[in-house]
Amino acid sequence: MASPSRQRAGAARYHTASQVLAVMSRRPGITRAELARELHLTSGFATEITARMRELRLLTEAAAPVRGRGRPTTVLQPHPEGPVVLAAELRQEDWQHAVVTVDGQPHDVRRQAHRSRRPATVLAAVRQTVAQARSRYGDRLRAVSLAVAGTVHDRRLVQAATLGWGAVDLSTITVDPSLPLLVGNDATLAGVAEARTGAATTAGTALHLIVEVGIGGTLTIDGTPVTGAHGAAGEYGHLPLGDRRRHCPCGARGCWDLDVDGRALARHLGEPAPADPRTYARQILDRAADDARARQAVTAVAQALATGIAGLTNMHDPHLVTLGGLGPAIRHTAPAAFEGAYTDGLMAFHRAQPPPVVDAAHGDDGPLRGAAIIGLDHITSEPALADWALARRSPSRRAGYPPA
Amino acid sequence: MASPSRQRAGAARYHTASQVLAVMSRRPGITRAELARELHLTSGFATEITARMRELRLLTEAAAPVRGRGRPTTVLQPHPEGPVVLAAELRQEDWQHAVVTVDGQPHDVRRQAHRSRRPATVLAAVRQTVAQARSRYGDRLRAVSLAVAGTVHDRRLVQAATLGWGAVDLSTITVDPSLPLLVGNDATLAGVAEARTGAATTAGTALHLIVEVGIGGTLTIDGTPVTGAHGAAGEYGHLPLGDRRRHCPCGARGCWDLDVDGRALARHLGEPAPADPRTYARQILDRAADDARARQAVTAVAQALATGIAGLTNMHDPHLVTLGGLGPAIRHTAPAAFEGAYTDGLMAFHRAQPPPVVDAAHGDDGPLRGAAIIGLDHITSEPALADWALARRSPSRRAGYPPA
DNA sequence: CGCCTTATCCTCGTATGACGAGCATATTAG
DNA sequence: CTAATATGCTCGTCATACGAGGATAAGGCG
Repeated sequence: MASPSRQRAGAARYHTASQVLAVMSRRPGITRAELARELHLTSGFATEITARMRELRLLTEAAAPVRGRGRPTTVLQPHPEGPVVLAAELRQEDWQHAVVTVDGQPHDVRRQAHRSRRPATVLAAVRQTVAQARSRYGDRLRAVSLAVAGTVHDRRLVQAATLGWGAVDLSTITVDPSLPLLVGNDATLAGVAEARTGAATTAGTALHLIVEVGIGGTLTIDGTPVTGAHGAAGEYGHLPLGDRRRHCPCGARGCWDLDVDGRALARHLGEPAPADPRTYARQILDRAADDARARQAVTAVAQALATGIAGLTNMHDPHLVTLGGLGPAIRHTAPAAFEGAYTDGLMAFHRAQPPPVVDAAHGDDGPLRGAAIIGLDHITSEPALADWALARRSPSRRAGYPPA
Repeated sequence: MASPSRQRAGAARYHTASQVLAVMSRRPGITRAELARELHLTSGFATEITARMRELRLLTEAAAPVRGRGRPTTVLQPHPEGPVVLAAELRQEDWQHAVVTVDGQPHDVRRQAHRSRRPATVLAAVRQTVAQARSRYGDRLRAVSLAVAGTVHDRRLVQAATLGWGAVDLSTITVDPSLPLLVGNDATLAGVAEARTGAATTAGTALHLIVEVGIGGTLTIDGTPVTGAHGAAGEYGHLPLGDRRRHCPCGARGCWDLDVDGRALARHLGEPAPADPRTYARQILDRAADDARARQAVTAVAQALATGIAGLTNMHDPHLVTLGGLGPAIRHTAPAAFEGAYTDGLMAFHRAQPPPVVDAAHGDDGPLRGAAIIGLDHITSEPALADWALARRSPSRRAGYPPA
């Protein structure tokens, strides 16, 4: 019985293989001996599982550089014919993509400016890249993972202020419907990157927040984002923490968004609302060193930011908060105001050991890295490996031989 | 090799047994044939697993009432010598407890008024009950699961407004340190009960909110609560959605708590802050049918409640929101105001299909049921079953024989 | 240079979990 | 009484994983 007819959900097939690939992604270049220690594999089982995975073209082994005594071990590497993910990120001015192997390393990284910002044009470019990857990698390409600067609802983009888009269906970018498409909000995926490979690797429950135009983020639990029913969770900026009289483009009122970005700075400075709040905010932040009025505006924003973070801390009880985008700049321009408002906003019992608020480790790469991680999670899941093995084993080796 | 020396984390021992017990708890009185269909077990394997679990004293089988043709099947029941959980709930005026078998059914349910509300007195009573259960059930008692009306931080209660307690260490109530103690906030556990056996069974991501003194709740994902780093998550009432000038007993300012309970009603009515906001709120709600001023106060509170719920919906993207405690009464006293504020507070894209806000199905029993569920989850987990099997198999059957 | 120490790898026997086919069994419907 | 139906049981097979013991490939040292 060569082709294992699908087993029960819950049967532990490919369980360890999936774990091995997860470790390879978390610690690229790990040796087989280290892997065995990390997963508590017996040496015999380590031999078996690596042999199996070599046969399935999931990894290769190369002689490891020796250090010290003992029999040399091998380094685990992605198989040259192994599965890959296409990770991509759509941003305001440009978009970038990379092909990622099971060790988490990006290949063929490219960044391209949008020729036009019209959805049809942008999506056509993405679709073309997917098609190219498909023809280059064939069925080695197992998933496409996309980070978008906007609100995602199922596979659709429902609102993208920075891109200036309305509702857009993204499911058209994979021509082949059998090629899984994963779509996530950029802030959510940046949070995943922080939790897995960034500033929050030691935190079980971590809150990541990014200030750009408004504020977004995600709660991660053991590296998995809390995405809600349709993937639209994490819209922290649309909590009504602010003045109920202010209308938000999202349709609600009093949104926190309006108190923490360039629009808020402009309001504090008595200037008209900026067309590009992010660039505007950067300018004000640059000026704040010398300009007392700018500094004062930033201070007010820092307080609004910290007060909200404190409230979210009360609510989520995270180990750690990571701050990205303009957040670190705002905070470090008015550190005392930030810390004061943060502490004041915490419930008393949190004040003994307030969850640290730290700067995010990944800069602009966060969303792309997060998309890659989510994509790898998908293609190294147990069912995905079962599919991979099925395609590689039973149907007459490699070529399209007729079944005799 | 009779005693299976501990296997790797991740090995699938007792995986199916754990699933079987979960089904028994979700659907008490299920037949073996139905179980096999639900878990996609082959009939052969169903035979095997039930025999194994019978031998381990995890279940018994009794002839099922026949209906229609076909060979009769059996009903799965908890074993008379099987594992049990002691679930308990501490409330303002009284506390209650029950012993729960693996089918989720409560036994020996008791409710007792506090003799005194002093922590030492209350905890002594709990400790005594634990000791009684221990002596009655012996090592069949596998865990104690406690729901408390207060903020829980690890195993400690850090704040319990309704009980009038400060920080209290709860870990003393299990005399035997080998007996696991699970502690959870009452609103969190009520949310678990709603998600598993209440109004939110079909929702993957559900938000549960309870208005009593202030407002608490939890987000559940597939029936598991998001508890945060220390179990203190879900303090929704301490988000700063309200007037920043109002000080909250928690130490922060502008907490939502202050806008949605009896204290808010009193403020709207120009009356002094009530000593017992919950009883006061019930009185106002009763009066609202005839009293226009009371109705107006409730309307304001309903709006504050609905606006906050809308914000939380923007943030969490739940399938469903369940509302408990005084919430349903507030809402149904001012339904139009509630619905209006809810819709207005949603981001535009949510308005096409706003997550339904429904009344909780469990009334006052929610926290105790939730504690029971979490306790059963614990004792039917794979490692817990491995322990159970170990204790039942190798050490000389039953009595304390010396090892020959 | 050869032996010892160290670290790792490999082989093999075995336990356990789970599937699938075929047959056995217990009931109702006619 | 027989057919139809639903379910249970046995047995052969496969896959995952553990454990013990021996094999192997280095460095260290006399």
